[in-house]
Amino acid sequence: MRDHATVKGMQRAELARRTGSNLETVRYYEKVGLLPEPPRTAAGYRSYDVAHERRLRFILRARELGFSLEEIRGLLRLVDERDRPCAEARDVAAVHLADIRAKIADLRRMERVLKHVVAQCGDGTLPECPLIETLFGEAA
Amino acid sequence: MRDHATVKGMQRAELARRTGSNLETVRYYEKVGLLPEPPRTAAGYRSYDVAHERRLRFILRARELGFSLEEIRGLLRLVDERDRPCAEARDVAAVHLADIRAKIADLRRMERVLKHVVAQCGDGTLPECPLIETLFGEAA
DNA sequence: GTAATGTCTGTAGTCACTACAGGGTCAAGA
DNA sequence: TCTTGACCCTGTAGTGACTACAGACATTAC
Repeated sequence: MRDHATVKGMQRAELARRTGSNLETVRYYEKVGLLPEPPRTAAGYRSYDVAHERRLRFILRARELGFSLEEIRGLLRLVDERDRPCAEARDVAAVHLADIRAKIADLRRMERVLKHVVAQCGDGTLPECPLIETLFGEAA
Repeated sequence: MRDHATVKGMQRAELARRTGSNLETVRYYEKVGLLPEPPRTAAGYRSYDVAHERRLRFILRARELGFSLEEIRGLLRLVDERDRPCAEARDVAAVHLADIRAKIADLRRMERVLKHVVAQCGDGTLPECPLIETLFGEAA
């Protein structure tokens, strides 16, 4: 412990391990400005504290819920700058929820068609493959 | 019509218009080898025929069903090289169907959590925003 | 003749990472 | 003291599937 800046700090690998995230991802979030740059030791090593860890967990949980980094940036700004950000945060989530529902609807359409086509293919011994015919649009 | 290569050929813009695809996308598919390079007029303009259009439609339909370009490349190879590709094509589709079902499951998890959180936020006048607390993991 | 439109090429940007290459630093063991 | 191996640093390039643009050439209409 040769530098007082290292007091209670953890390095990038430990932060990544504790949060279950990839080491490089942490640096990436720093680069794009979602995580603040941590103080450095004399040798230039990053030294994180619990506030960094908390913020990183926020980002990771939001990613698990499918928020884009831009949406997360907006949510973090609400956290940082506002007293009562609940209405704005809820709106961000509501828009995102609508996006997700639209994606689910798209995927369900795909699922329905594929399920039907795979069933038509059966054991795969047909001379004209229903999947391929469907894609060519000749037996849609 | 100064060049016999243009006989019955259409240009890129017309192909894109007829298939509802983006002009640049056609060139991209050519670049990555999904569409064969069409013959050129004397001035170097691409000249497509109905076979190109048919193949492009195949690709576009497969994209609508969520197949990746690599999967599509595999399907097109089956079309080009095999007599009875149905079993192999069906397997590609079955794997893809499983992927789609996994994605739907992921999105439904997100949807469930978001729906719950947005409902908790209510009219957005709470002093502690349930969404933000959830993301910080303090009220999960 | 010229203006407007079309086409050509290659390159760079998008999103959210991930994976290097090529170096510096540090702690423990021989 | 030296070395070994594990860690850390930076910047850059790659992923997938496009999309957009710059700068040049061709064609068409008037």
